[in-house]
Amino acid sequence: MLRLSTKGQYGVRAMYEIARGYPETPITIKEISERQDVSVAYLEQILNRLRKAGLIRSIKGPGGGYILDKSPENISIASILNELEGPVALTSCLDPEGGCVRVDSCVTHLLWKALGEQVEAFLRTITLKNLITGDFLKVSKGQSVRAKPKSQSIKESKAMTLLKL
Amino acid sequence: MLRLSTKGQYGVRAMYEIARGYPETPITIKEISERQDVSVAYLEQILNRLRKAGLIRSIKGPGGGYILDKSPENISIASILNELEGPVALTSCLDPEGGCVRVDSCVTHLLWKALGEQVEAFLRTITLKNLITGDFLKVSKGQSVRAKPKSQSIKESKAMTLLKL
DNA sequence: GTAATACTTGACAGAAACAGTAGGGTATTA
DNA sequence: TAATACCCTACTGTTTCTGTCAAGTATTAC
Ligand code: FES
Ligand code: FES
Repeated sequence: MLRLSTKGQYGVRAMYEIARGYPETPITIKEISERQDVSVAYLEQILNRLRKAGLIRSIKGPGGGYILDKSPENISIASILNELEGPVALTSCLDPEGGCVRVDSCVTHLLWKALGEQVEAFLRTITLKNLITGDFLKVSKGQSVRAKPKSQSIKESKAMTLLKL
Repeated sequence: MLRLSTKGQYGVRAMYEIARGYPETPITIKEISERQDVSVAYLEQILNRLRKAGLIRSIKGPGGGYILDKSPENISIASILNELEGPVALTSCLDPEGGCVRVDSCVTHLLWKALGEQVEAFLRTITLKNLITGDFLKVSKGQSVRAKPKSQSIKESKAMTLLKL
């Protein structure tokens, strides 16, 4: 249950490759395709949406490719998935579009809502920077990653709590 | 993204109705159908699987219906969804069946795994009892629900942590 | 200016999962 | 024996997913 689409998965993996070239080196679709085993045509579709969302910038012609439009620590996994799969909505009743007449009397509505918000909050705390350094995993062992958390927009505390299994 | 199937949703809502009759009063599919706005035929399919899983028991003939096979506080939302949608597996690589050759070199594998485990852990802490009393929501406001947690199989502490948004 | 590189865009199609219906069968009670 | 209520399998239309394809535009190198 709760399967992530391949678009979302590939999107994150592609963004990881692009992030590795930040801030100078553009990376081509072809390179991403080879490193991550995803077809060029499919990646085109995915990266296009991420570009329109303002997460990456493209450079045409020889020597071109894609580069991040922000620094890796300011791009969360949530922002990538949001663009490719829409916001977390465990039920159609919770969908921005959907809506439901039973909401008020529904016993499960708040449950799905709470869970969805937790998931989204978690994904907002993990950034491409974390993916590159891999430090988000060590947090679960009780180690402090940074002495001074710099970015305020993305909090690490939540990830630390959640990963403390 | 991360949509729950209607089978899962209806299943939980049906179990809620059955739980309300615990431990004495059997409830018929027809009653559940009316209260929760789900067709009888579809509910038959859903409840059948839950019965085979040992979550509920059925009584045939007039005056019959369904009753819980355990007490409401010992039936978690996770156990219901597991039966109707299978275990949480954000990617096919994480599926008990699936498998993946890239696992070791994959940058995202552990991320999806960690998130999936968090979701499942959360769902294991919410029970039908919580759904009936609605107390699982108040926890987020820092109130203690029970002085002495009785059941050990299902811990409330995790839900308390997670809901503290 | 021409060729090669690389991104851009929209349409399309096969496959799989989902959501639900249909119809007949079995057990129990009154 | 009639009515109630669960049991079981199959099937089907719809939607979503997972890509592919083909043609186009912009940039660079020579
Ligand atoms: S059925 Fe729509 S909110 Fe529960
Ligand atoms: S691609 Fe299978 S584990 Fe990441």
